[in-house]
Amino acid sequence: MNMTLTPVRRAESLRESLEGDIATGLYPAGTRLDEVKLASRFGVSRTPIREALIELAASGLVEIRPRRGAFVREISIPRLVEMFEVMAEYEAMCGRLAARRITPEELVALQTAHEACQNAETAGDPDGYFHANQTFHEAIYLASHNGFLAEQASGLSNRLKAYRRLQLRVRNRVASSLAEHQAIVDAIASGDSEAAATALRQHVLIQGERFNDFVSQVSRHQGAGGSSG
Amino acid sequence: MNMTLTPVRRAESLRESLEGDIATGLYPAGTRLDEVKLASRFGVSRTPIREALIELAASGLVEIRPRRGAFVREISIPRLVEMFEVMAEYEAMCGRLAARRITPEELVALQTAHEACQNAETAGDPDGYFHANQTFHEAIYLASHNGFLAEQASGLSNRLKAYRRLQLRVRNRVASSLAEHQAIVDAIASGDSEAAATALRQHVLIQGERFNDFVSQVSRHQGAGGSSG
DNA sequence: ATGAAAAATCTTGTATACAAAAAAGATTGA
DNA sequence: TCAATCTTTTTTGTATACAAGATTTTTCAT
Repeated sequence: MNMTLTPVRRAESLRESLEGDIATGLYPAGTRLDEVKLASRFGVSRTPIREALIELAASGLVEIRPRRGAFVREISIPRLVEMFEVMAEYEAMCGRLAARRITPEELVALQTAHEACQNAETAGDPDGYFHANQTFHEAIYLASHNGFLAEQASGLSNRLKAYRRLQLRVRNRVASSLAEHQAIVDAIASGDSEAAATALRQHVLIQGERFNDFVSQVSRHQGAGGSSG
Repeated sequence: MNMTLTPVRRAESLRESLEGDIATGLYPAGTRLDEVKLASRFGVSRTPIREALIELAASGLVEIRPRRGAFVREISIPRLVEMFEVMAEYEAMCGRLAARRITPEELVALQTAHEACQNAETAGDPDGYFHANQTFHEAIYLASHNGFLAEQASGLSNRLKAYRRLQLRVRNRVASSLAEHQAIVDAIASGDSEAAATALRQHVLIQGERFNDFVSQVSRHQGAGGSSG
């Protein structure tokens, strides 16, 4: 039942499919994405595939090496740390602005999302939690009332999705994550922009040993080699 | 004398050309970019043109409306304010990290860039100042030792380039800009990360009446209509 | 058996061809 | 004269064709 209102280039939906396939690990980092194979897999010609790959390259998910093809980008651990460092700052900035600018309706949406997270946790539903968590953070992006910032934050969050999933596997992460959410909601609701910024920054950074746990998870997932810069 | 070391897809150099043509105003905001015309202008087929347009769309410079073509994106004033708000935060973050992580060599590079700015100002060379200023900020991005952040900052700075040029036309802007640079260098050199962050944030934000001057410049430049969201 | 050089194959990058959607223009009825 | 509909033209989106650069395989000399 496809009721698309705006027409979409085929290449664009292909991009989404490929994005998903990369995120789920169907095409792990380093994989060469053969245009002809992808074309036959999706039942289209090479043209829309190429266009999708170019979009993916622009968003940083794949790397196009001229005359040699598109490869799923290897993200080294240091690079990942850098990306999380920036993500933390996006979140902090969204929180700082949201504390000052959030509307009553947006605050309700944020609280609802927070409750959904709590429900998923009591229900012991990790996938549900993951999804609700995403909604929670999106609510903050929107409440920043800076559309450009919201786009950047969503974009990077999306690129880090696969790794955030791993992050939640760290022991007790979900429980402490919920406590942090509560502090964030409180800070935003009371209009304390600096508290909101700090809480969100820390929430993303996962400082101390937690972070090491996380890194070791990623290492195991990627295989030993720290590899490319 | 083209001594390109890495091969480049034709589409990629086309993207750079078009980027320049948009920045210089050859194709002003709202212009429809006709694939066939561009193809004949550059003496290539539509294929590489399309690929270049897709890249430009990904970077946000143009908008592709399915089945109706590519248009140079209109950036509304509110949107521009949002982008500067994010730019300010990128700079602040780079400064905060640079104050902690800068190497002696990088500090020398930063001071050299600062002097180049001063020389351009005494020489009364606005273009020279513009360029030296860019070098100065790039030096800070690099000194952050966060390659991902540096890429984001460079990218956005590049997208805002045309508007920053306008910004400098505001009366006395260059002089006060230089004073701010000095404060930034001092903060970074002394390792005061919060001072560096604050100085850089303010440097970009151009608060108070300065900002209104700037906005009115932009309005005049774009024509009256505040237009699209 | 090993390594270098040459040939064959594969793959990308670009050009061209064609179908379908939009836009522009012509035609008809009021 | 104006509006609505039909027709023509333009333009995008996708498929296919082809050339040149990679890659792999084969061949040959040591």
